[in-house]
Amino acid sequence: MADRAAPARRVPLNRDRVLAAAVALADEAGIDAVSMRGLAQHLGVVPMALYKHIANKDELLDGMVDVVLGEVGPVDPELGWQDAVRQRVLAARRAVLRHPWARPAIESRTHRTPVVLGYMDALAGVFRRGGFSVDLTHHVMHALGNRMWGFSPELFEEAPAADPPEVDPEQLQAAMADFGRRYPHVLEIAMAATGGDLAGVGAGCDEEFEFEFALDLLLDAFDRLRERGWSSRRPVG
Amino acid sequence: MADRAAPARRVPLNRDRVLAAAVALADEAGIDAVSMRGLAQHLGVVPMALYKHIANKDELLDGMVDVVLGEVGPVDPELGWQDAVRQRVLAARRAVLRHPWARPAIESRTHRTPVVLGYMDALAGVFRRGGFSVDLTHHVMHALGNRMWGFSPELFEEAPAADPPEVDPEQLQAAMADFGRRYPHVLEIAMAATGGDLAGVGAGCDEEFEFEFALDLLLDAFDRLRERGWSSRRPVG
DNA sequence: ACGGTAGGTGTACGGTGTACGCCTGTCAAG
DNA sequence: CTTGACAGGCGTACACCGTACACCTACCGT
Repeated sequence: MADRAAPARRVPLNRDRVLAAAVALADEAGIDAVSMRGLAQHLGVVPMALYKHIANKDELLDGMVDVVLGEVGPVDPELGWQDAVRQRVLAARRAVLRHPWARPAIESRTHRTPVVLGYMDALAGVFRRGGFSVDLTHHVMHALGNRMWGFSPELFEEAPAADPPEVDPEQLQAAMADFGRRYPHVLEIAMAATGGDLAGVGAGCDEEFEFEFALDLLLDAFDRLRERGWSSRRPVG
Repeated sequence: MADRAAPARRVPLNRDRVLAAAVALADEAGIDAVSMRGLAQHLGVVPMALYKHIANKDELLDGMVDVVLGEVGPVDPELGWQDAVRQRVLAARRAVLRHPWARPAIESRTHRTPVVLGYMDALAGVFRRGGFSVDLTHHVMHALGNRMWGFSPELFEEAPAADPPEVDPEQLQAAMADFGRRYPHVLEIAMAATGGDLAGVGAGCDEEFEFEFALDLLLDAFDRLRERGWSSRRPVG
């Protein structure tokens, strides 16, 4: 009798619960922990059970991206196109930053799920309502590129090498000099970005600033094209 | 004696030959074919032999990217900064396009090899010589993002699904109508891009055009910032 | 002549995604 | 009340992956 109550009528899995668990697992243990086996264990289930709800791992990843994109709120219809795009993209950015695994995941995806298409459609709609021609909207979306998901590629590494390996200052000095000889421009940029504190190199750049810098550069450029009624006069093919 | 001549004094492997073989293999059989085992077989050697020349698979990938980047010629010192950047980036683009696997490979890399650093340094140098401040050069490089490697992310899929699965026109009509209801803006863009020939959807956009469109948009924007002596007035940290 | 070493070998381990078949609890129709 | 379909979880198995570790062998400088 005790052992009849025990099984507790476990609620059956379904696609949404699988995806939610995958997202949670990735959040807390990194995307590498999201293997079919790992996820199954996380759910207290055998690996093959997942395949009853998800075709394969690729679809799992697609679904996870969809979940993140689902966290992006709707566009505020009150805003002008420029603010609307900005708001939406920055909202996407916040969602992506909440899930550190999302950036590489989105980049690696190749299938356009309905959620992804919906997101792109909504964004295109903002441009269209803002007076952009179909043509210009098209190219402008391309120009945004991955920035429309709220991120731009990392040019310089992020992680500051968690274990700074205790080198003697003289060696470091020499290495730095050598670096400066090879990559003078990279060095001066690094110096400027860290305020001369080269020990802090690897602390990285202000990603938020860089992102908005490029975004606004593009939005301004878009605006000029729109104003002058720009159109690509190439053969329609 | 015949069997003493037979072994033919096989030339020992070295790092460069391994990398060249890896690139060749990826070119002809796709990046997935480049496993340590696959590559070893391609070289007529046992998998573990590769580790005498390469630390691990990650370093192999880094090395392959370096090879591709090595195909990009030097900057023409005669050109103005705008043309120089354009030329260099488009040269990188040609190199990347010669090796279809290179784009995702570059995106996935996180380590900055000397070759990569050298490439970035040269590009930064072009901006500096063109009158860009260190500060502006920094942000401008970020704004270029992956475009500095000659590619922008694919927004719409490339492959037109090699096997068009013979559906009856009525179904297709209905599906199309449904698509248009869900994603009206995406649809109109697709219509415009293919000249109304929706059967050709998936043929993709003119990637070359999109790339140069965005590149020139950015270069022009950069130019305006440079002219007006733009500077980020944020705390130097 | 000889010892060190560079470079190729063989085996083995722990991981991956997933195909295929089975078993069981639920529920609707007879 | 019985029955049978079926949804959903289970177990086994396969092919493949990256790579640690020990070994063997042919060369080269001393």
